[in-house]
Amino acid sequence: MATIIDVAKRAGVAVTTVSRVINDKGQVKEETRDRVLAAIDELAYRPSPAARSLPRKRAHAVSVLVPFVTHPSAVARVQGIVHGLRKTDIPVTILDVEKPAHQSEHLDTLASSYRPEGAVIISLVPSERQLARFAEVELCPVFIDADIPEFSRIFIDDRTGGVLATDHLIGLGHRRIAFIGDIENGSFGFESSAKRHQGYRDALRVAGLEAESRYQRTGPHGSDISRQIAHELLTLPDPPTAIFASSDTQAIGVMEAAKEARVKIPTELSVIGFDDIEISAYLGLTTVRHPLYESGLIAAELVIEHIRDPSCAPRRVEQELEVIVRSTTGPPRD
Amino acid sequence: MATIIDVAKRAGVAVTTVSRVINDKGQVKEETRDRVLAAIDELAYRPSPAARSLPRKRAHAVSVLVPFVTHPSAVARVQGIVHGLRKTDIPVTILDVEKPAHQSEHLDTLASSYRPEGAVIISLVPSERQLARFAEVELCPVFIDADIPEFSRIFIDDRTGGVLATDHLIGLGHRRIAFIGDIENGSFGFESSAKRHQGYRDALRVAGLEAESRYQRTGPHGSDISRQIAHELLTLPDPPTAIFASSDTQAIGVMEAAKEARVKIPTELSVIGFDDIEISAYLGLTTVRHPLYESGLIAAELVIEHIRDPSCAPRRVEQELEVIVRSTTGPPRD
DNA sequence: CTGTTAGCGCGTTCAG
DNA sequence: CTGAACGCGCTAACAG
Repeated sequence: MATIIDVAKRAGVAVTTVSRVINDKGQVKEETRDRVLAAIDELAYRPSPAARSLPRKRAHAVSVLVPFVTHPSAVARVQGIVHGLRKTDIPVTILDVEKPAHQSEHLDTLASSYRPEGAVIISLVPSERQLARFAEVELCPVFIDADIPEFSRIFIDDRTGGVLATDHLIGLGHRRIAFIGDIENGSFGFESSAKRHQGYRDALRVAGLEAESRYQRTGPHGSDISRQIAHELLTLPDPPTAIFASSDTQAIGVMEAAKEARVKIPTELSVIGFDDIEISAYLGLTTVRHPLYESGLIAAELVIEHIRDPSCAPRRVEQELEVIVRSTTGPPRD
Repeated sequence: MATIIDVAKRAGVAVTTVSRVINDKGQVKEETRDRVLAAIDELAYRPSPAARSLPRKRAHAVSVLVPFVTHPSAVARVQGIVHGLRKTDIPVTILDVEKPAHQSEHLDTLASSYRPEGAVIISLVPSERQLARFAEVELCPVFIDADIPEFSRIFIDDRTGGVLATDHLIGLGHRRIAFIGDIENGSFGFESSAKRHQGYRDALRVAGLEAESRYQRTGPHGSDISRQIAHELLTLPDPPTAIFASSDTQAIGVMEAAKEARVKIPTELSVIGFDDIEISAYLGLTTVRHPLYESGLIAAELVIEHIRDPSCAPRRVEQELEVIVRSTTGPPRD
């Protein structure tokens, strides 16, 4: 592996000059530059990222902090980020968060002397102290699914999404509408499900419908658990005629439970989800769509922008919501 | 940020000693170690990965080289890798390959002085020269979906998989069986589709059936193109009664084409795919399953093993195939 | 068992 | 416009 010294020798210049042409900094005479470029080419020289990171105090990478990489919505967003960053030569580092402890662990890394050039933080809300540290070390993270005023972020109005979903059901004529969501106040600080839940309550109230507590259930995220909850709901004396699940994953669980209980969708039960993950179109699931892949793409753009211009001016991107009506919702039978 | 020097001072020892306890190398008296550990704790010291990488000549990371991160099968494998590595503190770097040029670019990085501690290479076959370079720099990459004798690899017998799929169709009584696969001899050097295709031909021959060329089509990977090809197949004077698609993604395209042409599955047309991606179960797609997520998990294990023991003894893991019969295949009507 | 001394490859003042 | 020298934080011989 050729080093910067080899290049300097070959070009008959000092390492400083080589450094200058590599980083396109300072003035270098056209002729000298060409000589250096030639040497770089001949030696197939590539600067060592590690050696570079040391004085710069930043790694040539963009870190993506993501809870549960297995969640379909996370997958879509990460894909968007990877693709958006593909136009640069910046590698993407995945920091997976499966347990609460992982979160602060990775957050610390982001604010350490080995911080990356850029970062995307998905569905996580750091503490004020952590936010302050980002500012100190001049890292401009981009948030997805969290509205952090201090930094750039891409998000949706979850509460309104909950209203949209519930209104769709109400408009169809449903009156016994259940809600299935994630555990609220969980250890990760996710808030989207709780906000969608709030939207559900608001919509019901506006429509003059009572939000009965036996129709509102929460549990750990996942289709299995949701299936179990749906089963309970369907065996109630007066089961709901419609269920709003705060994610498509959970809505799929509901569909499974209905199938097992031989409850026909949408005639006997309407189901609406949230997210519009890839699989939903195939299943004909009615859902509230927000652009998952695009959110990653935009995040990548913002990260690139912040790397170019370290002023870190926060940008705010609110994405549109849209109810995608497919075949799991319809008017109630009774 | 505290450095190793701060820790040394605070503990009243030399930096070397601190380094020793951090890396658990060499002998350090219990008492001294405790003092160092205490200092590390008090200062919340964390070694700088960059500074560490420089003398070590390796980055503290595992790189995953993956073509088309958007492919469902790639997603499942990457998830397995990330999860398998979660037990360590090693970050995972995604190196996406969308264009042929990206491949050698990333491969070079893997063999540079900034090489990672470990690497997983998915569905790609490096040249002999590149393979030799890995050995030179003592990188022990783990291959998934490529049987490279020099290194550890996890793979399946694609040809046999093709036989399995085709035999399933033949066993059902089909005689006009079509094949849809990826372009062979493409610029990425993927071989799995071609091998599955070979299995198809072999199975037909053994069964005494003629492999007619008009029933064998290839095209760029993706359900849209597959849908188009299936459409052509279905409008043939004597359309096939069954189609074997070399991937589930393509099989889904076939199902869409059938739906558009009002061809009933499985009564009028049987469809079998390959891979058993997540969505297939929901669609009721009959397919040849191989453990995608597990392949990533195993790759992670092997990477960890190779990092611990740099002897790099290649391991060979061949995964089992299984025909998962669901509802898209059945006996032909005529 | 522990400390001293060189680098690792590059960026960055500061002179010239 | 160019170069010399120092330092980034850590590991690795080499002594003691």
